[in-house]
Amino acid sequence: MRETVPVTVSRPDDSVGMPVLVGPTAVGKSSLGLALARRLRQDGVKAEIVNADSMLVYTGMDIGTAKPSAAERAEVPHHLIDILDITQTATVAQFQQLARDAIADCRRRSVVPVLVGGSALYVRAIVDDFEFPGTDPELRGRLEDELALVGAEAMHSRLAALDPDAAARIEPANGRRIVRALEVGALTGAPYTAQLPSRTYLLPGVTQIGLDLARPDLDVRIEQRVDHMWDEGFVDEVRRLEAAGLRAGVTASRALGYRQVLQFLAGEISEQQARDATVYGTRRFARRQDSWFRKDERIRWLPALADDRVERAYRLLR
RNA sequence: GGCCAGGUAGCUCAGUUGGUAGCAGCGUUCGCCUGAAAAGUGAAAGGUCGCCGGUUCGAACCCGGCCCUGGCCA
Repeated sequence: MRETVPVTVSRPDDSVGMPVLVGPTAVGKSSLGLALARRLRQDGVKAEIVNADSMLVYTGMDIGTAKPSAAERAEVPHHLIDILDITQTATVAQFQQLARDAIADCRRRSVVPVLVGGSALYVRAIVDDFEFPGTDPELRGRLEDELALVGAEAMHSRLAALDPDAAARIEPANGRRIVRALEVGALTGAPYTAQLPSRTYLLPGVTQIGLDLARPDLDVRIEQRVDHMWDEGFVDEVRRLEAAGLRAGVTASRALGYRQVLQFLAGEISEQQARDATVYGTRRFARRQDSWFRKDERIRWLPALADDRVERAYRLLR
């Protein structure tokens, strides 16, 4: 007996919109993205991955970022991976532009973009109505020098005099945000009112799918991932990147694992301590991601280990 | 067996001429977050101070005994 299988008709991509996969690190976003792209292909819909992870952009940072393999990238095109040198500084605003360009490019070609994100702010900046005031490297540099000189508390007092509201919303010890508030103030002449915008999609057809995993299970996976990194030669990778100027990279040198191994290579901590600190740091990071994503009521959650997660994710797109 | 050092928060440790233990670091929990976001940052929970006895108004701190750990000597 053969059941009648409907002939697969190539459907316009906009019936699927744009899947956005979110969730803490090590839950399996990348592999779900790949599986989803394959599943869509079965229906005659072309799909490509758009990365929304702040560290996959760096060329050479492979093992420590669990970057998709060459084979995977050959099978399904990936955007925004290996686009920066480790010495370059990545920024949200720049990434927002690149990602939106990549998405528009996919749509122009009738390809479904599958956004796979680990950096919550990046995802929101891409998908939501989100605008960044400008920046000025020279001014920023001066403010950062000042911060290093006088300390966060003093900078905070300065901000309090100029912009009391902003100062009230920023912790006195949070030098980074204080500097930015002062920068925006000087640049725009207006108070730094910047707050996270409401959760309103700017891009059409977005379906956010979150992968959910119980803490203890997630912690085990993180530990396994770090062990695996070490087995794969992570320390050597960092050593090579160090020679290529990793320490000079403002963003890249602070990536989880890389920072810790750099400390080990500098003789500040033992290799074991570097490994442990990477596990702890990744755990904390996962928790931060969690608290960020959990607040977004638009996300449809799926159990990360469900056997039928691909099919369920696929169904959420209709 | 003798000598020395040490047993204080989950871990590493600080502490006092005896007066309710430390804004400690790491971890844990919860939160904040607009151009470095795998970044930055806030708060909270956690301890019968190895055990038993003694001295004292009062002991984690003094005395005695015991147990455990590390080192040195035999």
